[in-house]
Formats: sequence, structure tokens, C-alpha cells
Amino acid sequence: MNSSGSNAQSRGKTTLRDVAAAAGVNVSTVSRVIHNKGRVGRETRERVLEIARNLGYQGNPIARALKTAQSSTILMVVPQIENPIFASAIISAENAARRAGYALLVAYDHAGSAGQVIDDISRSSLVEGVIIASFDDDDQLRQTLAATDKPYVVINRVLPGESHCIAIDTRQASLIGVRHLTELGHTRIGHLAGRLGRFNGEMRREGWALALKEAGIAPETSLIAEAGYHPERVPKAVDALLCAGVTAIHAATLLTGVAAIARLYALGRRAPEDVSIVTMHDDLLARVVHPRVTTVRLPTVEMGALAVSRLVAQIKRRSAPFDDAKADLKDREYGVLLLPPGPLIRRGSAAPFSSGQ
Amino acid sequence: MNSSGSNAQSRGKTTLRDVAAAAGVNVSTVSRVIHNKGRVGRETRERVLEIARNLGYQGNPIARALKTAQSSTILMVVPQIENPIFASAIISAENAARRAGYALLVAYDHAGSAGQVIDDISRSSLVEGVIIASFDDDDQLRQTLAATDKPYVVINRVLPGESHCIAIDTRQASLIGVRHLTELGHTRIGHLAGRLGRFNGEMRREGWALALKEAGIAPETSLIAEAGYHPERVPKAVDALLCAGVTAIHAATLLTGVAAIARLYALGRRAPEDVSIVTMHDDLLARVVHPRVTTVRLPTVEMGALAVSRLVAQIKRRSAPFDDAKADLKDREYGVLLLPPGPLIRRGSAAPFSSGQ
DNA sequence: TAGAGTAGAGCAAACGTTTGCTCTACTCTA
DNA sequence: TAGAGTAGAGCAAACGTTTGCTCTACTCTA
Repeated sequence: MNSSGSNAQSRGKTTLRDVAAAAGVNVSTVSRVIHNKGRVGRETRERVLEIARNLGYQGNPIARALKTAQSSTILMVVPQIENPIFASAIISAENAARRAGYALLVAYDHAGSAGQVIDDISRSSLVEGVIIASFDDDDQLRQTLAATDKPYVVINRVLPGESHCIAIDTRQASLIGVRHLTELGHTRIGHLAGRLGRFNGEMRREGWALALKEAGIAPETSLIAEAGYHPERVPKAVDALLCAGVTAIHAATLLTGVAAIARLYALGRRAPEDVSIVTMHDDLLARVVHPRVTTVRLPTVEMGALAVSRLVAQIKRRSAPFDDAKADLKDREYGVLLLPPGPLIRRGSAAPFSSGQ
Repeated sequence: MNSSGSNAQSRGKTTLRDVAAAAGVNVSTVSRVIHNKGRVGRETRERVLEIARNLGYQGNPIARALKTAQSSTILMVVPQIENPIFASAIISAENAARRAGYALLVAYDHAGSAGQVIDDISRSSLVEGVIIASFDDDDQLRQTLAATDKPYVVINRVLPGESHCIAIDTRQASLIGVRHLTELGHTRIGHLAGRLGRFNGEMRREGWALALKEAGIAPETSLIAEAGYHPERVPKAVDALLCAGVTAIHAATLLTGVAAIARLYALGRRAPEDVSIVTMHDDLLARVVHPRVTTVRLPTVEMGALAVSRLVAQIKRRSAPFDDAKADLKDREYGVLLLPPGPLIRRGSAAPFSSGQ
């Protein structure tokens, strides 16, 4: 009478029915025991629990998902780009998701093709919500968003008019970095820009200009050279800045900052002796090169975790349509969130201005 | 009569029943049309197809999974380590999985806790198979593997006695890299080792020793310094090698190779003028530093893709128990696969030995 | 032309849960 | 002690599919 698992063996898994049979109760009772729902006697509860344990019952998330329409799975769409920011965001999102009882599906949005993303999102109705970390331009992204009826959170950028966004205040990060340079006495500070005209590129440029103005320096356009996010474009951009007579360079990303240092060395110049470099985002990369990179910490881990918690809040609220007691939830899930960066991490790539430069 | 979607609206999704009703056929017919199964008339097929399209029918993977016991989802477990090898393996695995009709779930195995991994694997019976990219030691990994009844593939290492492994022949990669150094005239070539005693560390060390012997040089142990995979340990290891009088260093990983270059510069020496550096794996990182790193390409993308295809083959074969016609499948899915590395990518970090060194 | 064969479709059960409802047997209160 | 209330459990439908089986109405062949 003990091992009534014959039925379960057909698929190799212990089922609710198996433990119900073994415990001599109805499956509904077992279900209630497992999920602590409804009233069930103490004695029954304990017996069921023990039998479930003995039989190794694990539940079938698929069946549960079908019944409850909750798959406990979220999707994260990431550009197929070797950007360390995304790596850490994925890791932290996965951690946060798992803690919240969700599994994380990843999809790489190669070539920024929003169409593919839409497909991914809608094809899998097994996904309850989506985190989008995309470099797409506004129109593509808006279109993608409009095509999904699922909760979503956009990270790493702010889309005007869209409230489910979590980004890092990179304007502030630029400000902190460039301010460090002005405080070191530099007055000719170049900006190795990201993609100008796009959110992240503009934020960084603005921060640079702000810090300069703060120090009474005019942010001349000759001090800006765009390299986007491709290290290949860095050498030319750095050369242009050197032509403009900079003694310090503020790089929009860690990767281009490192590439800028490399360009300096390739030219026979050195950082920070000849040119100081400051950038943003901290990562193994910043500590593995010479000189180690002075940078502003970016809360990428926090961004990933917050994206999950906001998404989960949306999902939960959707399934519990209206509940006054939870009205304050609204505050936590709505509104653009701009995470403050910092602090500045002083390492070897930035030094005081010296008249010899 | 057109929009009979009222039933579907309850959950917001068009269902098989909806299109069946709209087409005036049985749901089973619609199902067969969608999946090209069974015999259905041309006219009926076309009508159903059009209605399905108009109604935006997308199918419910959850219901399908429940019925067929196939979730079309695979899990990839990756160590929570900022190693560029894993990033590219994940990306290519995701691509391959999507092409094969599978979604990829990722889980980060922080601190190499195999127990956590086991949990992840078994808790979600919604996963059909697992790709494990782990740094765990043999015993932990074996235990993890024994605890799952799902198909799996281990990547990035070979576990003795375990046939579902895909790894890169890093011994060969070491051989290629070190041979390059001997051909450049170097005779005192240090090995900046990974974790000795573990699969990947030993493979690399063996390759280094092999290349040395090939050139008639004795692989003295004083020429080996272990840094593991932590750049923090590199400076001390590099110093030891310099003490041993090396003119070239073969680094076990790209990251430690880059860190070695940085250490050289920190000491006022230069690569390749004072010391040549060769490593393995190509990545943005290798092109973003100065000097650009001479390295041996590692087929990480291929490894990710092959892991998926082998895993899918296993899954397919499991659901179709025995089929003579597919006996050859066996060849493709069994046996340790050791992927050949290469080619050598000559960049700036290795130069001919000069008597001045 | 009768009988066999087959193409095309429907019926209904099943996958493993969850949950509203009902039923039974108590335990109270008046 | 009778009636109301409630704790504890079971019943059964449903989530959206898939698929073996059956049924019908043809189209052949002999």
C-alpha cells in the first residue's frame, strides 16, 4: 500500500494524485496543504506533508501555470553587445527573479531588430512580463512596447512619455567624473562621446558640459568627439581631442575609456602623465588594465534588481485588480526611476594637471 | 458572427476553441492544421489557417507543454563569474536554442554551490534539459548530475567517465600559443597558470610543457606561476616569473593575460619590448588594450551552439525511444567532444626575442 | 453494383493542477 | 435540546491543448 506510484511512473513524476491516494485524501486537499490555502486539519496537514516529502512531490509548474495563468517566468531582452553593463544587470536580475519565485528567460536582440523582439515576446505567452534593455531608437522601442499586452520595464534608458523606465543618471555620473578632472586642475577636458542624439549619449554629454560650466569653462564643441560604443572608433576620436589640446578626457563608457588609454600608449603618450582619463562604470576591466581606471560607479546591479521588483509588482497588481490596501504599491511601480550613480573610484588614470602637459 | 472572441476575452488570448468556432470545425481539426498532423482537406486547411491568422491565434505553449510533456525550454547554468568565455557561450546558445524552437533559461551558480543548481534543475520540471558550464570540482558536479533525470550537457570541461561533455582543446590552444613564442626565438617562457589540478588548468599547463619540449626546452616548474582566474593574483605571479628570468609569458586566460600586461607597465616594463605575452580566447577586451593582445581563438560560440544541438538531440531521442533510422543520431550526441582551437591571432603583445631583453 | 478501402472530420479523454461549491459532522449558544 | 454556525474535507469543472479512436461519405476495384 505504500508505493502507489505506479500511475506516476508513466511520466516519472510524483503527482498530486499520487500523494492524495497515498494519504487517502482528495487531491484538492493536498493542493490546499501544499499552498497553505483553505482550512485543513492539523493532523491531515502533517500527514499529507510527510507523504509528499517521502514521495518526493515537487509539483508541476506547467499544470499550475495553465490553471492559474501564471507562469512565474519573465523575459529579459538584451542587446547582443559585449557591454559589461548588461552582464551585471542580467546576473542581478536573475538573482532577484529567483528570489521572487520567477525564472528568467533571456533573449538577445541582435542587430536591434525590434521585430524579432516582438516575436519573442508575444510568441511565448509563457512569459508574464518583459524587461527590455535596448539600444533601439525611440520609434522602434515604442512600437515594440505597443505590440505587447504584457507588463514591461525598460531599463538603461528613459523613453519620453513612458513611465515604466529605470535608468541610471549618467548625466550625474558624467558630472561627477568631469568635476573630478576640474578639481584636479584640468581646464581642457575632452568628451569622448557615446551616441549623440540618443538618450544615453546626450545625458553624458550634458553632464560633461554642466561640470565644465560649473568650473567656468566653456564646453566648446571642438572638445567633443563621438565614438559611439565601438572601441574601433576610439583612436580617431582620441586623436581629434588631442588635436584640440586636451589634457584630460572624459569617456562615455568604460570600454571606450580603456580604448582611449590604449590609443594614448600606441601614440607613445601615457595616462595619466600626459592625459588623464575618467570614465564611468566599474568592472573587472577597470582593474585589469594599466593604469587602473578612475571611474564613477554605476548602479547596474541595483538597476537589474529594481527592474525585476517593479515588474513583479506590476504583474501582481494585474492579477489582483483593485485593492485599496495596496494603493501605495502604485508608487513603487510607476514613474521613471533615475538611479543616482557614484561614488567616484579614484584609481590610476587621472592625475593633477601639471604645467608640463 | 465574425468576432466570436467573447470566450477568449476572458483571458485576452485567442484560443484553439475560438478559431474552431469561427471556422465551424472541431478544435482537433484546428490543432491538426496548425501542426500539419493528420489528414485534413485542402479547403478546410486554408480556411482554418486564414481564420487563425485573422484572429491572431498564437497557441498556448503552456497547455501544449502540459499535454505533450515538452516545454521546449532548456536551462543553462553558468558560474557567476565575469569571464568573457561564458558571455559568448550564452549568446550563441540562446541563438541556437531559439532556432531549434527552444527558449533558454539562465541560472547563475553563485559560489559554485552545486546544491543550488540541483534545486534549480529539479524544481522546475518545466525544463527539458540542462547545459552546465561549471567550475565545480569533479565530485560536486557528479553529484549534481546524478541528481537530475533530465538530459544534460556539460560544457567547458571534461569530466572523466562522463560522455556528455563539450570542451575546447585548451591544451592545443596552449601549444599553439607557446609554439608561437618559441618560433619567435624565446627560450625562457613562463606559464601564468589557471587552477592547477583542475581540468582546464592542467590542460593549459600540459600544452605549454608540450610546446616547450617540442622546442627542446625543459619545462621547469620555476617557470609556472598560478594565478587561477582572478586578476588580483596576477601581479604576484608575474613578479615570480620575472624573477625566473622569463622573456615571454603564456597566460592561461585573456583576462590574466591582460592583467599581466598591466603588471608589466606598472613595473615600468613594456610588452612586447621587454616581455612578450600570448594568451587564449579572442574578445573585445583583446583589442581594446595596449598593446592589442596576441591570442589563440577559442571556439566558444561553437561550443554554445553545439551544446544546444546535442542537448536537443538527446531530448528528441528520449521522446522517440527507439528508431533504427535514427541510430546514427547516437554518434552525434554521444562522446566527449573536444573542439579544436585556433587560429593564432597575431597582434601586438608578442615580438621576436632580442638579445637585449 | 457490392464491398473494401480511405480521406476527412468529430468525439472525448487526458495532461496535473486550482478553486468555487457542497456536504457532513461537529461545537457552540440560547 | 434544538438550531445556527463552522471546521474540515470532497466533488467536479476548468485551464488549452493533443491524439487515439470512431464515424461518415466518398472512391475505387473486381
